[in-house]
Amino acid sequence: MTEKQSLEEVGRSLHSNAIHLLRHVRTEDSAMGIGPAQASALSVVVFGGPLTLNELAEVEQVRPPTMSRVVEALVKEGLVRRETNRDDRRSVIISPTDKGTRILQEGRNRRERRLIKLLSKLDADEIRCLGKASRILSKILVVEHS
Amino acid sequence: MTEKQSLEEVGRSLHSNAIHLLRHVRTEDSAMGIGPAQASALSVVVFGGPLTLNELAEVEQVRPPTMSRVVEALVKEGLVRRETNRDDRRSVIISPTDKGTRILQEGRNRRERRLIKLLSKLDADEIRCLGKASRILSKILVVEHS
DNA sequence: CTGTATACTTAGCATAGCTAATCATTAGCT
DNA sequence: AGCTAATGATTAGCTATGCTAAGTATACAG
Repeated sequence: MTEKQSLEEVGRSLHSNAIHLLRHVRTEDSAMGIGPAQASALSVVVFGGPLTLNELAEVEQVRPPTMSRVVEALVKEGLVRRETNRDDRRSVIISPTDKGTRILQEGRNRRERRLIKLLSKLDADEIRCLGKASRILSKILVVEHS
Repeated sequence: MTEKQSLEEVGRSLHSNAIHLLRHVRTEDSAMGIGPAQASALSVVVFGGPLTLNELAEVEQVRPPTMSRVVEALVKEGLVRRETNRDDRRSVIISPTDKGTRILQEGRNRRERRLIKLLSKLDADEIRCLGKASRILSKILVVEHS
């Protein structure tokens, strides 16, 4: 019972912290000159290699029409390329341009610097604790390929 | 140097985990019948007691016109009340209705159940670690009243 | 070769973010 | 008191991002 209580508390607290953490770093997003959906999609394209629009939509958990428009904007800004797949001419392959890769890295760095500035208020023990917790979270969150 | 490296890793990892965590629980939001901005604002009104529109906008880190419209929608749906402040008739006080409080609790519970389902894959030690990390994060994130 | 399924796009709607401009009220200064 | 500046909220209008429904083009199945 105590354990279940604790589980709920931890869940509630993690939830709240995740919201606040993202709000905090998101202030740096505007410096990238693109919206959050574009930034997130670009990130997947840069780090997740070339992939189709449907795959990208699935990773980003949005519907294909939404992703189609986001990609449209990224193409217009020269951050990704959109080419028809030679093996299946119905589908398109999205890949990052050099500019897209550069822009993303810069934005990512800004976000991380922002976060690091916050984290630097903590002592080494606390950082270690966060690191350990982060690895635990990765185990159950990032996988999700079931 | 090792410490700084670790700081960056932890920052990057936390950032990524926060994104994935919120994506995960956000799937439950639609069940509440209101959008994410409305849900988040309602949460503040319910748990943060009556407060003015400007205060609400600040907590939610959006501009007053944005919050004005969000509140407008919540009022229309009968989830919050909007009354002019007697002490300063320029400002308005937002407070939750019974319906708003109920709706929010239900949605919150759904999100948390979702999160708890994920967390229950972990053992007691790991949960404790997450709890500790969460308290550390709260210290540096939720405060921000400087 | 005809019909169905798949991948994407287009069209149209709702929510949510912003700035600029407006209105009402309060506060401050002589 | 009375004028002016500051403050709290709203309105108007733009952009971005989410959705569903419907359309187009290609692939596949018989």
